[in-house]
Amino acid sequence: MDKLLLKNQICFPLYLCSKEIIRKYTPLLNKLDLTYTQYIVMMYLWENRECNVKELGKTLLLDSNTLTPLLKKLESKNYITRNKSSNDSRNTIISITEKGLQLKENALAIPDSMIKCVNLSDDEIQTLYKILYKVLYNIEKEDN
Amino acid sequence: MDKLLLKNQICFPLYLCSKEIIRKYTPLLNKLDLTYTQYIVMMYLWENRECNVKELGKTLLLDSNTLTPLLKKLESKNYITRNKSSNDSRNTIISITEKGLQLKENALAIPDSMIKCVNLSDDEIQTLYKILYKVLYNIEKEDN
DNA sequence: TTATATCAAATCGTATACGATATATTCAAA
DNA sequence: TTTGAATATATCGTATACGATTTGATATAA
Repeated sequence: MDKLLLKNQICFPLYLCSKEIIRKYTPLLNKLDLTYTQYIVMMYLWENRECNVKELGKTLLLDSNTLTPLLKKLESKNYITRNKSSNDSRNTIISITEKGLQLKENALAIPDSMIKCVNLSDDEIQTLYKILYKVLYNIEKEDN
Repeated sequence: MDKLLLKNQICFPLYLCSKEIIRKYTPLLNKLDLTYTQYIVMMYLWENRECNVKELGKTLLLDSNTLTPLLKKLESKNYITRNKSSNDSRNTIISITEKGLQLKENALAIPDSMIKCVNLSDDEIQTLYKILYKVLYNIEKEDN
């Protein structure tokens, strides 16, 4: 058996699924003037209101090289503010604005829309969810 | 229940898994002077030897706007050639070179290395594989 | 035959994604 | 207390990723 066939890879359908689901998000997110990555940043802030770049990056597994330009864009849309912390001015405090909070109302229908699009049973979703988080756990703890 | 929490999204762990697995590939692929996307192009060509941009894009779900610059890079590494078809000069024929074919030998250990890193049981891998392809099927056939 | 539709690549602009490095600040040890 | 280590962002360069448009070639219909 040829292990180097595309159809024998597990990462390949993961890569495709991620890409294609994000593609499906795009028209919904366009209405909010958000990209997918900006959307998950906003989700974090709808829940946490305030954070620094490092905290955000730990959740999204992104570093400042990706986040800084993205956060500047969200700032220019007035969805967030960026301010140096007075306690430790190495930190940049990201805070959601009133406009950013209100945006959540316009996003309420998106999750159901995506679930419908993916079209899995509740069981399958739970199984997928469990396996994906297991992979994440395994990958992050690996030393090699 | 708040449907807009990151932990309730199914796309979010998919996005993270795809990113983090590709990150794990990187040091292995660096030895072959390939990026992940270049690697899956090479996998396609190890199997098919020759194709045009559209055929490749149909499998990888990528369009010429992504593939053309990427293929030019593979050409500059002498892993492939790009030539206009004589039958229909709209088509660009991508062919693997001898050097590109030989590269496969250096890639033989990668799949096992990645399986080990993901660290799932055979059952879990099969389940994940099946669900992911089901999602892909459902997404692509959706009209909305 | 000629205009027009269709098709395949390529090009362009914008937005991640990330390794490597730079900068500024704080910490900590001698 | 001062200097070097550690930390948090930011910057830079390269490589996707993709919507929109352009270019060039082929097919087709009047």
